[in-house]
Amino acid sequence: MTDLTTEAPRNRRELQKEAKRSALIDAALAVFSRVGFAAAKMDDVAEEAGVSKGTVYLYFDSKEKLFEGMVKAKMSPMLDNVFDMMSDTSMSATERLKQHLRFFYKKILDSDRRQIMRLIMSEGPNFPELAEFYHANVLSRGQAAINAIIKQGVENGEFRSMQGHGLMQNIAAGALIAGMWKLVFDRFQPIDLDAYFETHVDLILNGLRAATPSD
Amino acid sequence: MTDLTTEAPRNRRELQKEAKRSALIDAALAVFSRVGFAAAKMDDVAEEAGVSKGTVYLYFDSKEKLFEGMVKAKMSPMLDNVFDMMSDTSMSATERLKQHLRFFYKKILDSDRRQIMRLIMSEGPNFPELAEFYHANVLSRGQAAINAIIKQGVENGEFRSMQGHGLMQNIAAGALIAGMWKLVFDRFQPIDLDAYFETHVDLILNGLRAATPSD
DNA sequence: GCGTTATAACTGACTGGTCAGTCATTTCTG
DNA sequence: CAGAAATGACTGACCAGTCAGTTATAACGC
Repeated sequence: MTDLTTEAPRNRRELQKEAKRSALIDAALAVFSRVGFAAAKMDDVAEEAGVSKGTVYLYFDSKEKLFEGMVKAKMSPMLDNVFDMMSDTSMSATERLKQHLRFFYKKILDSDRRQIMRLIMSEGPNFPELAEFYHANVLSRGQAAINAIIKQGVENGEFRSMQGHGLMQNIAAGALIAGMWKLVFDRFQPIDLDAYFETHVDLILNGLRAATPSD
Repeated sequence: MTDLTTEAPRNRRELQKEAKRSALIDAALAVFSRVGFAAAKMDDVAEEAGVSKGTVYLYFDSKEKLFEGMVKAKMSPMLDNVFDMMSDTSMSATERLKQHLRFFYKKILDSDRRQIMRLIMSEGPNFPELAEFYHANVLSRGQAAINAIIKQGVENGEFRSMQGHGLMQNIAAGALIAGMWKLVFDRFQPIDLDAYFETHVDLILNGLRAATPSD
């Protein structure tokens, strides 16, 4: 029962190392979310993770690398899920789109992952490599998924045909803005994500729907 | 013709002072846009404005005050315009909404003002006073304007009745995301604001439209 | 098991560079 | 020439990144 599997960490050391890396990533997200990249102090990240500053540099070469590593680590678990949902064509396009959006609200907006969204917007221009990663791995995939659903919907007759430039952005926009709002303006005018979600889906689906006199 | 009017600057000194203040504000916008608040250097703002650092402090007490002053100065000219457009009820609600959105695309998204939008999102949580100002002066007004249009449209029979929570955010979302996209992802996947605008308006108006069998 | 040694992981004081804000001096302008 | 405006060298605080020294864990010999 020793090293039949090469993937999993084997001894106490490796376990602790993995735990510490994950603690550092959580701490980094917390600190970067709180003050942004430039104002974040490595000392604070270290303290939040319960280690000394030197240790942070054993896991990440620099502040930039920590930031990039954190974003990638926090996003990776999402990526597979999206793929799974793309292929199921047994549902109606309407239902699929709704499910996609619901997934987005639950998994991203209603968790600390929405902070990452904001960080990408804030720091993206200064981290081209990260913006590209995000575009290639998150946005392109979302785009592909939504396009596939739209295509099915148009063929079905559920949706009218729109060859619109930026259709995906327009469909997802409401969700992104909800996340932003929660982070920036919620204290002045709170929004209820569930109710907001209903409005969003209602508006978008009606906007896409083919004219049906009987409805 | 000396001091009949108290508003306008009178002599060379006052004119220069005003010009310098405005140059500083432009410089501040440029530098903050480029690197964000924390990483911006007062020396760079001074250089960009063609003055020495000491001069910056003759006009603004601190970096924070410069930032806040810049945002307010850049936003103020917008605010009156919005009010003007609210009251004209001679057009159809559809037309009014379209015009409102067009105004937004032209005046905000397609100018350096979209940088301010991004700065509010990035720095808002660290500048509560500014977020509140923006909410009270920009968002609340936009919300009032859109609600008024929706109301007219529903009474007209142009729009179906939606009592949706977050309707305004959902209607404006597409435009905000377009601005963000241009700033962050345009180099990887450019968007054409005009074509995007068409999609946005099409989707939203159709989403709001009351069911009309004859259309 | 138990002591010994090797090595991996961790620490935190320190360094070098950076930058917001100041102020004594100089340069404009009425 | 008086006083307002502008300058830029300077200061003190701050912080990313380093590294000599310490501690924890594994490996080995018995």
